[in-house]
Amino acid sequence: MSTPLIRVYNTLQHAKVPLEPITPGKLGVYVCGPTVYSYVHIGNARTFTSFDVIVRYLRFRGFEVKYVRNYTDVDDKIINAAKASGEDPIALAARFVGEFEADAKALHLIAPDVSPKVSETIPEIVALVKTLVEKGAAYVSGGDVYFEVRKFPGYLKLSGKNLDELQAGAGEREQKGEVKRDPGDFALWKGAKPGEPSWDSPWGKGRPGWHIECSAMSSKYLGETFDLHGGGLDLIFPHHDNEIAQSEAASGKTLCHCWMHGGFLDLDGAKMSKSLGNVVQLRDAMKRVDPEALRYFFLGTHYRQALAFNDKMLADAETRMEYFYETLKKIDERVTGKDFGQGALHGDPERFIAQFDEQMSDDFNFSGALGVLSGLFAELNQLADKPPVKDKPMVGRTLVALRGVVTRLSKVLGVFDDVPADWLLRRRDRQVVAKGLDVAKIEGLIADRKAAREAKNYAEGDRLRAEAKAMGVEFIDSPQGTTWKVIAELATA
RNA sequence: GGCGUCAUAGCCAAGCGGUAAGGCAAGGGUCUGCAAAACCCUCAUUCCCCGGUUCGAUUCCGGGUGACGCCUCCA
Repeated sequence: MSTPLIRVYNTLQHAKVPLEPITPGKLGVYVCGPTVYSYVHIGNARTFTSFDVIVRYLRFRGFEVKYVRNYTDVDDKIINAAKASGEDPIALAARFVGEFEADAKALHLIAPDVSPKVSETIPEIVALVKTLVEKGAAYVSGGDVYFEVRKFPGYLKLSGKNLDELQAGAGEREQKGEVKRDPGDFALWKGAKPGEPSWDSPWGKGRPGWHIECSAMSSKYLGETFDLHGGGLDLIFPHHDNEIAQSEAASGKTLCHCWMHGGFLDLDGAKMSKSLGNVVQLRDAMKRVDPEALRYFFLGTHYRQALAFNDKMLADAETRMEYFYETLKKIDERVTGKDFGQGALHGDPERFIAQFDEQMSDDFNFSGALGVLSGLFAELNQLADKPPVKDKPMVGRTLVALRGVVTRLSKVLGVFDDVPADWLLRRRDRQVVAKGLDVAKIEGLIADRKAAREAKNYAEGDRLRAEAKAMGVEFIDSPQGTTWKVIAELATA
């Protein structure tokens, strides 16, 4: 089978470029992780899911990926949150690392190979700052150390901004003070203030500035130059520009070959932000919608594109997940424990893998890949319910092969990787709770209807069906008896 | 003001020069005592507008219009 060349959109070049690993067969990937001062919101979750699928796909393609995603656990926001709650900043950060990991697991995010923390990287950060000072790229001022942006020739090459125009627009915010030589200079190291976490350094007690931690952690685990660096779109400036400046001024080498940025999740036509008060936490979203459905929703739009978050889309995603799982349940019942012998297949199940590859290799075209999935599941259903050929063993063999394809793709997407019957039941349980349904009553209706139908009293049977429907419950008749499901509707918060 | 992204059917969404994937919704059908699920069929002569390049443009270029983002913490 042909394996298409992977092309990735590189923010640095504003173009899709062929992925050329520094070391053949291997890839170093760094993704800017959460600042752990609160629970993650669904916007974070979208970005992390995007890179989760990207790393899974890269591995699917046979690359040995070293995946690093950090925790920023020393930061102004954490200190402020700790002040507000009266907690120790380090302890608060540690607590939210734990909460993040729980959320990440629930969302089916694979664990990175390394999840470094700022608090555990202080010696490397101090060494890096020291190097920058020694090379004349940074200077000490009071107890602080600043990076001197005017001395770094390629500054702002990622964002394409202009330093002078930037400062012209900054107005009152960044006046030239006593401490900084230039308003654009940024802190590598901040002198300690009372009540803040601090560490010893050649410049006295203090803590790292923003930006520097990622430079230190990426070089520690991936080397001075690595393949892919990811993060949200908002990190381009200043965070990634500053990372490039610090790292490249220190090493004299290119920090990263390819910079990838994920698009935002919008709520009510605007970016989610604290100031607008429209933040939805991931864990709250996962109470309302199945985590896999949430992943599927994220994957419905290309990772660089804005995605509007709303209840209708979420409900659609869950309905779609139900279709996938109903199909898989049916196939599994049809196929498990049976021997269909050896021989030819109907059609070519592997073509779906090729089509999937074609989409994903083109800058990870998630929605294109999902389109391929539709064809796969349609074929599965068609073969199971209306087989176009009479050769039953052949149909069985093809079903088995197709099911195998589904499994392989589900490992990349991180959806419908559960036991179908379990997933379906779990979803129904959640719907029952959300709607406050009385299961005993539903089963009572089913029993009454069974009796009515056995007495050929179909009018009564239909009346009972209608009664259930009024409650939001659908009866499903089959030769094995009557089961039921909750009519799709998103659970309210 | 500077930088950047985007504009495709009722809705969501691919498409990257060769004549519009996929999903939801809707309508019709098969199946069913009635349903549900599944399957089949229908559903954009057209891709915000105006120019240009080309044999050919939704796709490239120029100019509009509109939306969003970054420039302050942010995934």
